[in-house]
Amino acid sequence: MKSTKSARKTPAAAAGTQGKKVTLEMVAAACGVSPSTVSRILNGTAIVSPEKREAVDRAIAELGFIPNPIARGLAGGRTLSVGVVTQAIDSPFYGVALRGIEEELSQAGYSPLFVSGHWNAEEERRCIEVLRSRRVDGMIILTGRLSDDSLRNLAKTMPVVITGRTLTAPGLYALDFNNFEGARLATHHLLSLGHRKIAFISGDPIHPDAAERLRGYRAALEAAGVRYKPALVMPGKYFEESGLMAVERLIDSREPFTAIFSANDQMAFGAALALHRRGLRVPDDISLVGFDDLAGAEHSIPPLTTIHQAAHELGRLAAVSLLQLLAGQTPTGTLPEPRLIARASTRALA
Amino acid sequence: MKSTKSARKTPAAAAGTQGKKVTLEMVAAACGVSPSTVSRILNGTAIVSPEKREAVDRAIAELGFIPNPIARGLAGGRTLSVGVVTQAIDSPFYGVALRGIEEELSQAGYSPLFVSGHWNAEEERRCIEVLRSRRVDGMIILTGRLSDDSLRNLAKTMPVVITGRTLTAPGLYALDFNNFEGARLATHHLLSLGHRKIAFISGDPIHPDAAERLRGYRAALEAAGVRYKPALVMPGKYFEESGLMAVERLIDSREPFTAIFSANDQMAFGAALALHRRGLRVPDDISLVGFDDLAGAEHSIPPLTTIHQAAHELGRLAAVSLLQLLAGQTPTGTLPEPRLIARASTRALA
DNA sequence: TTGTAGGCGTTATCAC
DNA sequence: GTGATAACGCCTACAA
Repeated sequence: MKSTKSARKTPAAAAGTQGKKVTLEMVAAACGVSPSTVSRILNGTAIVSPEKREAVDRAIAELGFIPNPIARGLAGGRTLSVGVVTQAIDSPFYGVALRGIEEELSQAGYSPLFVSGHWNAEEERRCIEVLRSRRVDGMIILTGRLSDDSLRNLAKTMPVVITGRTLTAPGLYALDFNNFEGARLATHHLLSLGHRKIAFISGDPIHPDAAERLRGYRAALEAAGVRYKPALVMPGKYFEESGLMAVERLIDSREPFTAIFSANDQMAFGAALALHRRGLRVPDDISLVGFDDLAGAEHSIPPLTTIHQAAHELGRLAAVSLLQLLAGQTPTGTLPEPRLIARASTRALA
Repeated sequence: MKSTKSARKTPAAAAGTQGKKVTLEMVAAACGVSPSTVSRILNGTAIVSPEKREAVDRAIAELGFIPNPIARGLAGGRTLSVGVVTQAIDSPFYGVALRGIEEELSQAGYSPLFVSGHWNAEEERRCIEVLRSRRVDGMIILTGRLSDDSLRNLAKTMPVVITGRTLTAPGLYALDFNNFEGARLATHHLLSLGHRKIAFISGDPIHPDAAERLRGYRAALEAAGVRYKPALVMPGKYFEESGLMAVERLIDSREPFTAIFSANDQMAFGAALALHRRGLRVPDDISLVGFDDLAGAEHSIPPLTTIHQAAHELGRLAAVSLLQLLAGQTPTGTLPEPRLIARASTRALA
């Protein structure tokens, strides 16, 4: 497979595919111009004469030249890469967001650098150090545990997009989902179905969104004139197992309920299983509402009524916003409002 | 936040956190040695006198020096980053593998660069170009569509670990899961439960593992003296919806069956829903077995009997193997054998 | 408009 | 052992 004689037809493709090292300097030499000219053409940094431009373009194609981002990074300070701090790369919710980020970024010639903070501020800080040392041009942080101040400081260094909180600072753009409204919608849906004894499986209160969802639940209750009962609120941890255990505790407590609103889908799945084990049918005996609209919600049994959160859109928007920031523009995009997806896990109280 | 006077207690932490640019050269100057010496200490490239070493170590700590991987990459030819070609970053199965990769890599000081090929050879090739241009030190390719030859060629350029196929080549290590045996186990489980009319929802045959699973299904049938019936095999595409549709077609075909073996869990979830809609209970009326043991299998209703595939382990092993390749060693790790996880979706034929 | 020169932060190759 | 001195591949003043 050495590029012997047959390197005729498409030397470009051949070279590119084979990974021959073609440098900008070689391109310059090949068409008798200076390296700077080639660089300028590559970056559109200045106006060059059409003839040279064309000659260079051809040389680039023929030689199969690919600029070296490493060198570019060292010299120009830009690496065309952006850091993405997620919490767990295999999260069913954030995974979809990552995908959105990837799509948007790669389309713009940027590469994402994914790192996971595992819901741990210390680890997140380490992640950020890694990203910084890799000289990313900007960062997207998906709902981290970092303090607002840390973020503001980070934003002084480079453009930052943060999700899951409201925050204003120079060089920083925050994208927040209306968790309160989502939870209100979910609870209202159950109320409108005639349910009054609505249990709530909450998320870990250290998550800001978990707190908001609890607020939304309470607000809906209040608006409907239903008294808030702490005994109906079960703490969970956003994982299936905790939803399952929450329901077990709930049933064991003998506190009557006809519906459950789970602060996320994963816990709702666990809750459904717990109900199933106890011989309670969804929705016949108990109505169940989740939150997030994970990919699996549509095919769970029964299909889960839930609050749709546009994770994919979140990712895209975060990426686009960062790109705008990087281009010196001011992002203005906002997340779509929460929407109730009524499926088969809820029904009117008999 | 400029480092004014108060830069006392922990200048290191301060500098590190604030992102002040401390260069190797500054460290060298700080303790009166040459940059080369500092470099050598950093990389263990040569023996340096204990005194200097200590002085340098202290200076590094005090200044909060963090080596710049970009510059390192340019100079040394290594970037301490490895490319990971996955198919979809939000895949419930591969996501877990990515996590394993990330863990193992970051522990060794390497950063993964994730790119998605979306089951498309062309796109995969582009991904590889991107990774190559980013000068990754090696690549991990999760079950791609690339030809064996492409991979062999790639491996001539840099160390490569590939999963999902058997292949031997210099600089290349292949990690394959025993799909045949897994499918055989699943089918055998149903047979041992007394089932004879076992439907099979297959994956897309262009996936090599899908073909293997079909083979395993047939082998088990044959071993039990049960005739293979093409009418019981429904083509699927590895997604929930295709499992659902497969079951609908199956039922409509009026071909009798008492059990279903789905070539992956996602399709099994869809299948379960289809059965549910048709009023067929799992496992009372129909037994159902999946493949993969996704995170959701344990909490589906009913909990899904399936073949456990150690995705996390797959990721770790791939990473470790690449690290070994990078270190000039020869990897020897192999994936654990498939295991049947018997849960509640199967039961003996009445 | 285009070329020259210096530098980005390290590592590698030499001498000393 | 240790220190100069080149690269590494590109960008960006600055000069022409």
